[in-house]
Amino acid sequence: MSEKILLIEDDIDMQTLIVDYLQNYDFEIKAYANPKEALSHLQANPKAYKIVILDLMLPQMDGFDVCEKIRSFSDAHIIISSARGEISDKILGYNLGADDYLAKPYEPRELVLKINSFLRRGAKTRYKVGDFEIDEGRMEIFVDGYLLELTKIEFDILSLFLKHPNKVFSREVIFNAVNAISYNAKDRTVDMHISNLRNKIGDEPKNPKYIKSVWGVGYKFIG
Amino acid sequence: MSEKILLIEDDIDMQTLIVDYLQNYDFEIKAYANPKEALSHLQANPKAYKIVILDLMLPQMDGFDVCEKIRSFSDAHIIISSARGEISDKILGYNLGADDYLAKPYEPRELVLKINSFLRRGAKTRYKVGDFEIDEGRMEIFVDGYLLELTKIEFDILSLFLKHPNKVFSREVIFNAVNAISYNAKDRTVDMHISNLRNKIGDEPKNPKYIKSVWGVGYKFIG
DNA sequence: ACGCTATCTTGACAATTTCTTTACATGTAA
DNA sequence: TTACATGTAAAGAAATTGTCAAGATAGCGT
Repeated sequence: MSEKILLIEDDIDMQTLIVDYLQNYDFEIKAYANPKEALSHLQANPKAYKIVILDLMLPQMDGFDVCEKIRSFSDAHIIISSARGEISDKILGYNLGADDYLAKPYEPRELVLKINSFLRRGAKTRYKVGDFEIDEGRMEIFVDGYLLELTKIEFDILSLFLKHPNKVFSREVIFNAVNAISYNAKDRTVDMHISNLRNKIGDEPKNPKYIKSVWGVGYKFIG
Repeated sequence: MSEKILLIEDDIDMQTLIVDYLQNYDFEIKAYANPKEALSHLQANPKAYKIVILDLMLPQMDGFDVCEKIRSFSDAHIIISSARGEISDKILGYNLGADDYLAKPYEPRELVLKINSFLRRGAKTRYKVGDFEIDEGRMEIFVDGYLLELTKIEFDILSLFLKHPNKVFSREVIFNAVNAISYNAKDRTVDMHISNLRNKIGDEPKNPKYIKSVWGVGYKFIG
């Protein structure tokens, strides 16, 4: 299952570079040098792309207008690429509806990271799951309206659970989802984080309301 | 709905060029070669123009005086155009209340970009966020009415925060929003800027009123 | 171009917070 | 019962942050 991506970039070298690179990562990428063509293609297939990579400095059309135009009929995740100076002054300052940005020159690797990070977390930034409410932008999670004071790893684990209610996660999967280092079967680290998390959300291991131990396997969030 | 623009430019060729070009973009433009006439027209219709394009090199009157005069009775967005490389002119222009600057010779297209970019973000160039008040045109930020003496980077970081209250920013995002060099995880640069910023706005890291550290991630502005 | 100055970056260290491991009690399945 | 899993307190290890001070850079006037 490869993800479709639309690239709008007038510099042909840059275009080729990005297309080649992304294809290695199993993305299906369609590139346009001309923003008008890109726009009409996107308008004809509004649901085809979840991700648009847009170069701001286009000769034929103001990149800001392109961005606004896309936003007017599409929910696609827009990643803007542009020279550094442009970014602080304009993209971040004005509310264009762009979702992410990359300052040129950048490593293609960085682009892959952004794309994966978007695909991983999905589009929504704030939503409810049962008694919980999570705001990813603010990195905050509430239970019954009360803000939890979580560490980064606790936040990541609870996010993982909230995104996949009732799914059983092994300790290894949890550990890897949260930490870059590889998991070692003897570790009790995950157990400790779960224990601390249970304390903070007010859950009893024996009679769990939220986080249930799955004997011999791992944990799951009851949703 | 076309936007009205006032142009003050004594070079008639240039004037014609700009008027013709801007009319293609559906702006309604009134041009004066004589700044005194322009001023009295503007004073008679202070609310008629949201944008003034002012050539600095006027024979009849010093462009800086014109700029100050306009600012004294109008909130119009002033775009100064002037010979290239006159950096001191540029700085002086900003201090006088000019909001933007274009170095001659410039492409008419650049002018359209500036105008559209201004119109897009709204006429509001000065606004409040909590105890703070930011004036983007003048690059000034006030806390409780007191003007902060910020460096450029400090201004950029605080602007970023004020535009996105409560949003957690990683050091990388902050750094890239502000600086041309690519971020390196070992850098403590952002921390230093935050530290200095906290000193200037009177904030304690341990008990923050404004800038809160998000452990393992970055910082956020409490709004 | 030159040096002067303000600003930015980097290295170092202590203070702090979080993460991991250890150790042992308790619980579960066969 | 036995063998192994889980819960968690507490100790130890590791990572992050705050900031001073020194070094590097960039911007300015001359």
